[in-house]
Amino acid sequence: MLTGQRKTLILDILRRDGQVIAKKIADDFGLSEDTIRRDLREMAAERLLKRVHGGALPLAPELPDFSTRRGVAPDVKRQLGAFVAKMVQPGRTVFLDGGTTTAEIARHLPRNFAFTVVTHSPTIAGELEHHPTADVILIGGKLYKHSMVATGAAAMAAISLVRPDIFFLGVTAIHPVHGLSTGDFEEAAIKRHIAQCSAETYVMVTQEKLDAASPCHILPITAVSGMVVPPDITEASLAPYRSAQVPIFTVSD
Amino acid sequence: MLTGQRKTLILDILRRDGQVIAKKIADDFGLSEDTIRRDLREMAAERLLKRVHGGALPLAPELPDFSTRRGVAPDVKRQLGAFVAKMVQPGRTVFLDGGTTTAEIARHLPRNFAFTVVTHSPTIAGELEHHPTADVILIGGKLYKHSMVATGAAAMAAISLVRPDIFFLGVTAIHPVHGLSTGDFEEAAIKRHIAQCSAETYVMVTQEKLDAASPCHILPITAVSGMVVPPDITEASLAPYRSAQVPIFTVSD
DNA sequence: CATATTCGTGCAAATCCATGCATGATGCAT
DNA sequence: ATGCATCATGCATGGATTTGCACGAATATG
Repeated sequence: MLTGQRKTLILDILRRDGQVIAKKIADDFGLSEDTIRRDLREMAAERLLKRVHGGALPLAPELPDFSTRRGVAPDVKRQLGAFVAKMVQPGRTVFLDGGTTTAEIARHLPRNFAFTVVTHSPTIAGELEHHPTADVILIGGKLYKHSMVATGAAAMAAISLVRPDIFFLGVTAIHPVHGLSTGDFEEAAIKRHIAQCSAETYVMVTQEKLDAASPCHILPITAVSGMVVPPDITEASLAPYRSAQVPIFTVSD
Repeated sequence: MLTGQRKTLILDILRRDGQVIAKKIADDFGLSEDTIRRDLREMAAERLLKRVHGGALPLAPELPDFSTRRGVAPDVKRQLGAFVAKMVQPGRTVFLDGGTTTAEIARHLPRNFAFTVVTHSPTIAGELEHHPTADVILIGGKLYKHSMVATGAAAMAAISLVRPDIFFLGVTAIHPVHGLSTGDFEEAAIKRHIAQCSAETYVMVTQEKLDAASPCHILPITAVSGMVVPPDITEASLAPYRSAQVPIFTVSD
């Protein structure tokens, strides 16, 4: 196994589990702990993770979690959510992906008419607890705790049974060459499947997605009907998608 | 378990419960109290919390959140949850019903070994977001917002596919003559079905259930393996169940 | 004031880590 | 082809960290 490949896998595990245990990784990879420790030492020097006794942790695990818990959504995200929520029309069925951006959509959904929301995220379902008119369909499955969405065969099967009009898709990163991507293979498969079952798919874009690190698991951008972007985004970042003829909707008030 | 990870979890619990009890944390994590005390000492030095005799408190307790939590989960319910959570053993599969009492179970589940939690409540699933070792299976379906559980044919079908070892059942009322009951017909059907799929079913009882108004939709008490009651409950209230030979477990420390 | 927890310190055992060195594979120049 | 340098890897050793236990002191509770 190549060193670089190993480091990539270690970062994947770190993102997935929120921690890396040297002994366990060494066992999983069939290598000595020394090798893993050397990797961790180098990766700590590259500011990719923080070494601790017994393994390693992400550099700043608390920050995103903390802001999520506090419900502190940046203004841009809130603005985006409010704009996108207006796209929902009476009687329609919308599929809300998991994530903080789509949570903002849930918070801004119209309350003066009825529609149906489908989601595989218990967090999103919780946001809609007090919504007066929305019917909520919860997709079940094995819970992937990192992003709090149901996954696996059960989720795939349940998704197959709905035909949403609109799917509001959240992604981890958007890359000029590789396009849309997310951090987990299973999650990507689910997102692709939801997009296939939905009549239309819109991607929520924020600047941080464009600044994100290298992509991992790809979602074909051909599957999307459009991208929704905040007004402050740079035109240069969007050029690849304009050339790919993806409709782009800019948030306005 | 990594030290950093443990500290993060302690902070999570602190934010969630508004307090940390050293003895309880040590028990949940399967570590000695000394280790937890050392953690608390270090975290106090880092200005992450305030140490007090018996555990720790947040630096700036958030009054509304704290009082809300206290109102929702009185000490009796918390005690009941902690007691019942200890019934979970390594590798087992438990089904957690929706409701505030079962939420207390979720909050007190052991954190030092692996097991599986099945639930049809997104709220319960949310409680387990930061649990380090529990696999969570989410049952999907049409969301019944009043009690925040998935219902309907989809939920019934999904439940049929699991065989939990223990089902922790929450009810709305317990009546001397009519037995267990809940406020919604559909909900009752779901509960009955979960009980049928589970090897054992335990009912969580609090005084308010016994004081509740007339029952509505009946769950046969023959389906339960036992009732778990707090110590302050009156013996007279339990008489009908004693005569029905339902095993009764009284909460103790 | 009496009793039961809880706390802090010291100590021993277990675990984990850093360093140095040996081995084998690979690449490159001769 | 041969020799040398470089690199990745595993092993051994001594040191550092963590953890649990014991015991006396401190604190809460009635």
